[in-house]
Amino acid sequence: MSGLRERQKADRHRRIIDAATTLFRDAGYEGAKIEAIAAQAEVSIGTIYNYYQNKGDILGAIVSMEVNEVLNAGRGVVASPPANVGDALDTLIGIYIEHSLNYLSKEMWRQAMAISTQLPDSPFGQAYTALDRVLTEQISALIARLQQIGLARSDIDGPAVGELIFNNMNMMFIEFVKRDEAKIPDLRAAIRRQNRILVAAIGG
Amino acid sequence: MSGLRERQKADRHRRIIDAATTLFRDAGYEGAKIEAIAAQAEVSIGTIYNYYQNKGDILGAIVSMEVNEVLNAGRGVVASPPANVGDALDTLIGIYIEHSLNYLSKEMWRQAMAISTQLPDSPFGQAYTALDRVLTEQISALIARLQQIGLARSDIDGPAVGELIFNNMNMMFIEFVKRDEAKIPDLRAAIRRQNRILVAAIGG
DNA sequence: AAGAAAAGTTGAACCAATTCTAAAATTGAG
DNA sequence: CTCAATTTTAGAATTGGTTCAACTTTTCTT
Repeated sequence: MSGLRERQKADRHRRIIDAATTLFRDAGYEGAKIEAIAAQAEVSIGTIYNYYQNKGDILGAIVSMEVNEVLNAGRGVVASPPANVGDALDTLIGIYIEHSLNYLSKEMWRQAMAISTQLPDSPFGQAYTALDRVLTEQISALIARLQQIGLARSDIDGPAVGELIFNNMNMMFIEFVKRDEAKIPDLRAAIRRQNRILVAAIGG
Repeated sequence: MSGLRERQKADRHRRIIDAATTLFRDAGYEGAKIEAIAAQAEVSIGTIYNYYQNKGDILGAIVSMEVNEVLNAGRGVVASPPANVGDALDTLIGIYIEHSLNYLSKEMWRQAMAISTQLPDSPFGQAYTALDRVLTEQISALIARLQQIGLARSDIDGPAVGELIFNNMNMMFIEFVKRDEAKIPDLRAAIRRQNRILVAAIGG
């Protein structure tokens, strides 16, 4: 089934994503005109709209790749977590946050988040919501793992804690990308402080 | 100082907001064309842009009024809270959530939230961020009040708890407005379940 | 009360995303 | 190799938010 047509299709996809990634970073989301993306990817405007429903979905594809990478990186931590609740959470959250600006600028994050709330039923809107859920589940899985090992009390509501932690982190991350001058270490410190409450409640 | 010019200005402001409120609800945010808002408000397109920087700021003005009402309603709870931590939080959060759809549809909320992350430096973007902060402070104030009364342990980090509770609630609210079929009682129940962890940690 | 200055209003023009069309190119099957 | 199906292409048309230069209205000054 790997005919020429398939390969060319995949190639065009890649060229569009590459062009968009570059231009989004260089010129910003608004500044990256579809016409320019098409030119750089060496396809026509029509082709772009044949591959993606709208400009937001192009950004969506980029964001999804990034988040999936982060999810993968997180698996290791869940499998063999640091030996106390505080460090375990801090390590997992650290992975999420430290990776977050690898491929995406803050402006790209802002746009992506905006689109996902604005058009929750678009392909990207649904994908983004799904990614949030999977991230939440990964945190909950870590809590469950810690309960198994005996590092966390087993009488607490693990999923609820996972949701609290994710929702708080996510909201803090949103505020973080809204301010260009905000720094990653400060973000992590603030989240650590908030999580201390929960760590105390479940850790011992 | 209450010259003709002042009165006309105030009147035009009101007419624009009234027209926009109606049209946003009837036709949705995207469906409400600036041209239509201008026509209904009996001003020209240019005048609208003289009063508001962009379409989002019109919605922003409406949202701000709504949130300010909610903040006011919350003051009562902080002043004399119910006699245990769980009920106090539930009452305050209840006020926020139950008021939320009085004037604004879910679609309007989605747009407002999207705009506030997309354009954090626009007038509305800054106003929205400020409102979030004030809401957070109100929750923190409630916690502080409960500590004063002796209903909450005074050795816990009140502000951090306030942030956790607000951020979690806000994120849950975002997911709530993203799904048209989501119901308020379910939202409240889910938040209550999450908060139980915190209530247990600080309540006694 | 007249004239000038300040402030505000107007709508046509602009811009970029998106849609649409008809022609041209490419691929896979027979 | 040829044909039919699929895809791409260029470009024109559409659409709706936003801008801007010219025009009015209000206020101030004398």
